[in-house]
Amino acid sequence: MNQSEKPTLKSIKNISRTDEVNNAMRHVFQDAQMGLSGHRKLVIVLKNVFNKSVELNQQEYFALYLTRIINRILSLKKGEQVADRIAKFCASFIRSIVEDEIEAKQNKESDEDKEEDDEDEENESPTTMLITYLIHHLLRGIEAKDKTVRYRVVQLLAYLVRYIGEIDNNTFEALYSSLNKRLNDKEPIVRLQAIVAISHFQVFNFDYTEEESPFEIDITNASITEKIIHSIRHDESAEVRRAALLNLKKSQATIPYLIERARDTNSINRRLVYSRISRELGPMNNIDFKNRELLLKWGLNDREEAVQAAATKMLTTHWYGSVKEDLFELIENLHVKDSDIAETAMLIFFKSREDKLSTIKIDEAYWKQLSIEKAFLMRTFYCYCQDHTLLELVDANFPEAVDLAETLEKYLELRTKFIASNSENIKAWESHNEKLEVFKNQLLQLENTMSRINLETETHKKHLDAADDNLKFLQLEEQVSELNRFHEEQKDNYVPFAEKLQDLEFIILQLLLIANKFDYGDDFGRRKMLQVIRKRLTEDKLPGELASIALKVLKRISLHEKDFIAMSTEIITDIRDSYDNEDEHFHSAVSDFDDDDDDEEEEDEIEQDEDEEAKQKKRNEPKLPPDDIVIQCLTMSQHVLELIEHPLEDYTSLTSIYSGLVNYAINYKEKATLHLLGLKCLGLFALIDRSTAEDAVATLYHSMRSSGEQVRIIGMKAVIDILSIHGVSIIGTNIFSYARLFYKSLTNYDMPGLQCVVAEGLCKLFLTDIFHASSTSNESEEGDNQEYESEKQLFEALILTYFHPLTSKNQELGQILSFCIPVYAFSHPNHQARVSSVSGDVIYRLFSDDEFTHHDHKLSATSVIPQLIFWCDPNNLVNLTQFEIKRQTSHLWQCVYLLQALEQDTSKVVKRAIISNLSKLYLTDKLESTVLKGLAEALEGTKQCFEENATIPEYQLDKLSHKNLDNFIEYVNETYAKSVEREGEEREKSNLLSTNSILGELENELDTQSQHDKSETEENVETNEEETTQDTDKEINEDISDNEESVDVEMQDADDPVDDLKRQQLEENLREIDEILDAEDSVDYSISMEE
Amino acid sequence: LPRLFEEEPRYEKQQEEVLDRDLMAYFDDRMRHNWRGPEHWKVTAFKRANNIDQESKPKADTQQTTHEKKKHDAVVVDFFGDDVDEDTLFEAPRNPSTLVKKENSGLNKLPDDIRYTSSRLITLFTKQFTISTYSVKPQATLTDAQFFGDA
DNA sequence: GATGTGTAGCTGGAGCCC
DNA sequence: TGGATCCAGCTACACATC
Repeated sequence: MNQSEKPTLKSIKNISRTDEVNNAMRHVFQDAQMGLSGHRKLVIVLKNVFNKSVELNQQEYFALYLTRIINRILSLKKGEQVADRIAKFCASFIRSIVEDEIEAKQNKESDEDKEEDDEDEENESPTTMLITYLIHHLLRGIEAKDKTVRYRVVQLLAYLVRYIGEIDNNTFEALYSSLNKRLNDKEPIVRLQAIVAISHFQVFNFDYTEEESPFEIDITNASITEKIIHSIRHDESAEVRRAALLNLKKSQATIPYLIERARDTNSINRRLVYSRISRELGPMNNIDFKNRELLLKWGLNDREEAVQAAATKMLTTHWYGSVKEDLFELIENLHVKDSDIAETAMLIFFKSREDKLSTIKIDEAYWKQLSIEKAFLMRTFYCYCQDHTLLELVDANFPEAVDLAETLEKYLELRTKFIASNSENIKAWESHNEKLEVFKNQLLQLENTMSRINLETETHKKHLDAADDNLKFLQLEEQVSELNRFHEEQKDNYVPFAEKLQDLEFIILQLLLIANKFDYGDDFGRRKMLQVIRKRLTEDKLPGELASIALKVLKRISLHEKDFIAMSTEIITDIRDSYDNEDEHFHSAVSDFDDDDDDEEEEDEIEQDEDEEAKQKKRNEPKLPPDDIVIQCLTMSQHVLELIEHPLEDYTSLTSIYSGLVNYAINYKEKATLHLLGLKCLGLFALIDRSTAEDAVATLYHSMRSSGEQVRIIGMKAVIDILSIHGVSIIGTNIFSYARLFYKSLTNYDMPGLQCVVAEGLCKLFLTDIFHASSTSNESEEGDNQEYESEKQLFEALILTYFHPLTSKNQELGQILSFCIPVYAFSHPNHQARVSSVSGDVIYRLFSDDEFTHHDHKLSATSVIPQLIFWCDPNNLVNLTQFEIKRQTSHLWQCVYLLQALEQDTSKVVKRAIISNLSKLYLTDKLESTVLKGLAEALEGTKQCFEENATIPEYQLDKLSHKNLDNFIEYVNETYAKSVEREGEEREKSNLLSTNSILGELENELDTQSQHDKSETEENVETNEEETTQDTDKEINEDISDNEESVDVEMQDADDPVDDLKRQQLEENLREIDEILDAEDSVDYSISMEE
Repeated sequence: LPRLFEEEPRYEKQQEEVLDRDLMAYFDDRMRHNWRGPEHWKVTAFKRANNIDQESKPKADTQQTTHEKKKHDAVVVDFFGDDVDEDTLFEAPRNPSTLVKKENSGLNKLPDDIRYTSSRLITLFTKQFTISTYSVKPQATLTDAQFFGDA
């Protein structure tokens, strides 16, 4: 046989020398690399060669040649088809000889039954010898320098480990520990193959509880699973985690880790959980409720449509199928009473299985005997039909209004009776609840005290010993465990009762939700419903959620808002009156508080007299109504106020009751529920009445300053809502104090919840132009400017908070700002201009101010700058035509501010990042040539600045940055030239011949104008009233952040509509650019340019 | 949607809604990604904003050449050639620790998603009530390109 | 000077759908 | 099978570190 002859089964028979074996093998592999289709035949050929070598007792040569052949593919990179085919071919070959051996053994065993047993058990078979040889060979390369070699080695091992049943323990141990090490390989492709290889060991049995382990290292099934679980969770490569996800054994023990991947950062992995893993896990009942709930919550809400679709399919096809398409069983498994996602799941089910809608039948028998599942199906089905105007289905399935009202009444009555017959349990619950209240009170007081201590420490720089309070916290912890014991202790009595009560209330809730969407075509039904709701709201002491929905129903069926208010007032009065007989004081107490109103109004100064407060409390003490009644009334009031849409006019009944209750509650700072409810109602009340609002903001301001996070959150929400409704004028001249409060709250990383509220709130105020609506206010010029400065600093603080290193610890805050900032920027050119105006300061401070730079995990300039640029990109603006977009100046102005940051003492990294991002600025030849010229000149100035400072390392640019800067300058120059040309053409076309003379006049005028007002975009032309000088700016420029004075390089937006002073505007702009850049050396930057 | 064809922006009086329905849907869609905060922000629709290297490349041509290249590049191993030197192939790195990745303690999980929406942005905190805008300015609407393009 | 790290822009592969 | 999409790896370069 020579090299050119391919081996045939016949020719193999004639092989007698090892070089012939070698030659035959080379031929086989030469062919095997070409494609998978010939592998079956080639395996047979190779097997024959192998058997021949065994026959010649030269099997070790066969093994040697095989390893030499394999060596040739070990350096072929991932994705190289040839290598993959050879690896697969090797696997097929090994599998084939292993199978042959097993078969031979079985035949032998059956023969042995007849004859005596042989002795060759001890001897290694040729197959095992080959596999062992191969493994040892490959293990030599498992720690090779070349990552491709390691990859191919582990890949081959991953194929081989499926057939290694017979190898000796030492070899296995070496293999196992080597593969284990590769789980931590630097290269993801190696780790991935290691996972695949190790996964095969899961099917082996390493149970050595009875006998001694033959291995010196720890090899158990548990340790193998543990390693895969470690990779599924901690490996940073998505593909490695994917391999672990797909290969981890599916069992009850591993389910939590599989489910956890439904939140993997990689969307393919998330999708796989729903499309493949969930199927492998079998019927939905194999997964416990908690994990099912997580799967649905994550999947149905996923940001990626593909993941959502896979989750929907899992629910509507796989899970639905696993309960034999029984909708009630599906709902039962959703545990609707305790589920947060069941409703969404149901609505998605209806939407994607519209074919099943017609099979839902709700008849009289159905809704007369409701279970929680039936009630839930009925309600969600009703809502779905209503929302999708499937009126035929509504008509076919749902009762008349009067029947609905009667059913509702029936269940409400059932609830009342059930409670009445379980008075012991109710008592137990009430006493538990009282303890809970006491606990809440202590917690709130402690929180407030701590906050006050912090405030005092900060303001007076005193160090106060907080040890006492820490002790109190410890005591509270003990109470928590005591409170938690309640459910344990009441396992037999209260818990079953509570569950049954919850079931009933859940059914009632569903009925109320239907009633809230119901079409009350017939007046008889409407009146019946009205009667039921009014009666039950008054008499039944409904829990919060039921009361809230019931009031919504009441509003829906009332004639108009006034009617609704009258009815709810009456209900609340009745609740109060029902206790009049028991406690005469209550009524008079409320009257008293009415009288106190005047005192209250006088008290809106910053310093509240503590003694006076205490005295007042004392005065009220003996007339105390039971707290639970006041709380019930207040809760109802809160829900009513939440539903009122129109400003309060002459609803005096409302005023007398609510202001009494509210003031009463607010004064009880030591009673948590009461106090917090009072504050909420105060805020809500202020929304419908301006004069209440004026007092309320002051009260809320004081409460916030002296309290902990709970109170501050409620107060902040209320204040921001009040500003949203009544405008900034509601806080009068006090804007600075409030701005300071907002700023302090926004930057208080010890109160993450409060940060979120204030960040969101400020975004609302900016978006709606409630902040920065200064041009329409009637304040004095100075007041205007202070307002303007405060708002500007707040705005900059918002942007800085988004980028702040600590914000990564407050996920919610990051998410809120991720949404709100771009929406703000893209919603109006003025907004975009505002963002561009703070860009320079933001960059400077983020990368030079110690406040931001001393943290770990801070953002790089290369990630911050593109975001700022993206926010200011005119292409992202809504509301504009293409032509208008091309004429937007936001990027041009941003460019000026970026150049400014470039020329400052920023680091080299920052400078490079700025330069490399200049190409992303959207500057077109539709911009006025004058501004483009200004920019071109500014760029020349920048270039010059770099030349002048060439000796300073920070200003020594690398080649690429030089090129980028030059390219950008060239681009701006070209754009300028095109713009000049375009304007020339336009002038020719235009018959407005007087343009030049107007310009001339304006130029003269410009010289006499004051030097510091700036304006933005063609739409906004500054008026003379808004002019301010630099000096005035500085005088009134107090800094809300306690930092040094802020730099005043700022464009000022004006909201006046377009007029024909465009030319003036442009001249202004041009001058601005010069000024800003000239000013760099002389202006005293607030953002302290520490040397 | 007649609004799309109006040339002039509409100037609204005080107390108008901040964002209309279409716009809310548009923003909710656009903000679908980039919800995780600054460290995970990525440019998406940036290409359109980049006006400098806007010369459209002859795509078909380059595609064909890469396609051909791919086909021609197919490696064939010569199993009859000289044997590979095993010492070179299996050469160990000078510093074995370079093969080991640094331990990662993170869980590679997305944070809880608060699913912020534009409707929340224009609603009061304490009750279901839409905030109105205070300024006199054109009400925000979609541009034609946004509507027909990525919207 | 060798080596490792970080960045930008490009490209090709993986997983999916039709 | 092809198309669209996303992601990760590759390359080139600058710079830090040993």
